[in-house]
Amino acid sequence: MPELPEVETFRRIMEKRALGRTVRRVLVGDRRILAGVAAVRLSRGLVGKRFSAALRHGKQAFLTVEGGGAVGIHFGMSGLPVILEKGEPEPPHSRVVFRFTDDTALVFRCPRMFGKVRLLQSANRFIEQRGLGPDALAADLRAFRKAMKPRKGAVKGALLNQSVLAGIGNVYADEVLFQTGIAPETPGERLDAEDHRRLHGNLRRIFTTSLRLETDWTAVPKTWLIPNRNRDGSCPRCRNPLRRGTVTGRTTFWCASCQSDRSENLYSGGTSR
DNA sequence: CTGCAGTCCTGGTGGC
DNA sequence: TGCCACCAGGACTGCA
Repeated sequence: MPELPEVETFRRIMEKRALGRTVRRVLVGDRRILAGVAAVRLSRGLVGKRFSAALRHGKQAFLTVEGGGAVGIHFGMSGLPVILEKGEPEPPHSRVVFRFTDDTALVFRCPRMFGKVRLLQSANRFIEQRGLGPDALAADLRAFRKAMKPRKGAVKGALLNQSVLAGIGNVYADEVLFQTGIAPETPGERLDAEDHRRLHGNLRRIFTTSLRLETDWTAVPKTWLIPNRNRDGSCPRCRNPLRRGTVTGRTTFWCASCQSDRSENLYSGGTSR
């Protein structure tokens, strides 16, 4: 499930292996993966040109094309980039293949077809048109607080909303709420400045740790929620069974004893962490 | 404006 | 063991 750290890892792979090579041909294995561009136009826009930069904003990745334009890649829930060496066969579910003149290739694999490939005038214009919020990793505390400005709905909904902050998905939303001790359904307006400060700090730490581990979920600390988010999983802090339910339409794991909905703050100070 | 349910799609899994 | 219904996930659409 590519969220911000996974997409940043993908960006680095593409940066290392897709830049500076000339596109020889573009093969579209399934045109449903294309958004707003026909296969022919995508091909005509790229053949003979090189990718000049690999960018990322939230969960969106972009390969800028020399001479103007960019390819936008959204990985959906199962997408990933695969680099093919010369002579290496295409893996299953190769939806778009960017074949270079040196016979290596960049493949967009996307088994579950939730991803999208676009041909854009510019990455920044796309980000603006989509109304994407600030990148969740790049945002400083000031930008984070501004984005999370008091909202009535569940705090998890705000974290998942890409127009509030770009890059947080279901798994990391649960993780940051767990580590901050905030229940996922807590109304945003109930959070105070200290909650925001801790959410922001924890989010940055979680993302940078995940990046350092190259997003290998088997290697994340046992004290995190991620290794325990399964049926009959238990809280790594208090060992109580984790709750599993639906918040803003998404499967959610949380610990009822370690995560507070902040309502008791109204009449008892200092009990929550 | 805001939040939320429904929808897309397919591989993996739970349950029988 | 084999089969199948069901579920997950991100983001868009449409509704209240």
